[in-house]
Amino acid sequence: MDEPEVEVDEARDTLGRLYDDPDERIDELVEYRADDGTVTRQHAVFRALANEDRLRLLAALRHGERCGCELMVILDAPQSTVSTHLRKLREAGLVKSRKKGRWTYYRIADTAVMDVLDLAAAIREEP
Amino acid sequence: MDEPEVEVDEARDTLGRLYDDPDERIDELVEYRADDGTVTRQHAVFRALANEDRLRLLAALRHGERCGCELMVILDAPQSTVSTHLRKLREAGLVKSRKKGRWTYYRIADTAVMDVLDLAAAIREEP
DNA sequence: CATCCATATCGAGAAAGTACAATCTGTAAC
DNA sequence: GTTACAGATTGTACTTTCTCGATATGGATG
Repeated sequence: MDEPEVEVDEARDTLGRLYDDPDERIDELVEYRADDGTVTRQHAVFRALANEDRLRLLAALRHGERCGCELMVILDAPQSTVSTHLRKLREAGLVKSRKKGRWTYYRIADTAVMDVLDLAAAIREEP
Repeated sequence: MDEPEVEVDEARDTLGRLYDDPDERIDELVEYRADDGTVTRQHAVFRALANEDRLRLLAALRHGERCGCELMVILDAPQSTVSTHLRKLREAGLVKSRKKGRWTYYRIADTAVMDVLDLAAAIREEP
């Protein structure tokens, strides 16, 4: 296991003025590095949520299951655009879909999704 | 108050095959459109969270307040890169900062931020 | 099996976001 | 006030994401 040390070296002299033993402190900080799997999963979720159209789709789906053509009305966007957004939401695990005949119905996959949306809306912008 | 109707018109004939009165249904769907302020706030938060480096910074800050030079070690990235990420997190209201002498210390702004991170990590990817 | 139709996918130009060297700013110590 | 230094900002090349027309796919119906 090799650790990249290029930028860490740049910071070492700065830490040397803050702490008696910079190397020990660096080892400690490296312990604080996040688990890769967790970061990857969070990143996938937040990337899917970082789009106003997709947030509007999720808001609409809180009222219950909807088919694609209904969601076109919600977004007032062309079919290919809506379909692409829904695919991203599905791939991120935020919505599930079921096919019935020619129609595809979408729904929110998990109540955790609504909780994330509510919490995000509650975080106040920096004044 | 004028409603854009370009794409809605494209969907009307489809809805006409699903419902007896497509226009009434469209009005109902338009009611489901999300509040603009809420979407804007969620979007700002999720945009700030949709980056692996910034997620790693937040993960490190869960262990407590850290100064910029310590966070360079966490990310193993140059100072300007780390500073830019921290600015975006601060502007989104996810972290707060305080200056002490030449150092700036960062901390997570609200426990809601940690809740959002935990919930996102718990959402399972589509199998 | 031909046709219609809801949805999915593809491809290319446009827009948004990112990385980082260079530079600027404000504080502290001399 | 000069120097040193932590951090912020800026400019620009680079990467990713978005949009949406065109086209493909697959179920339903005659």
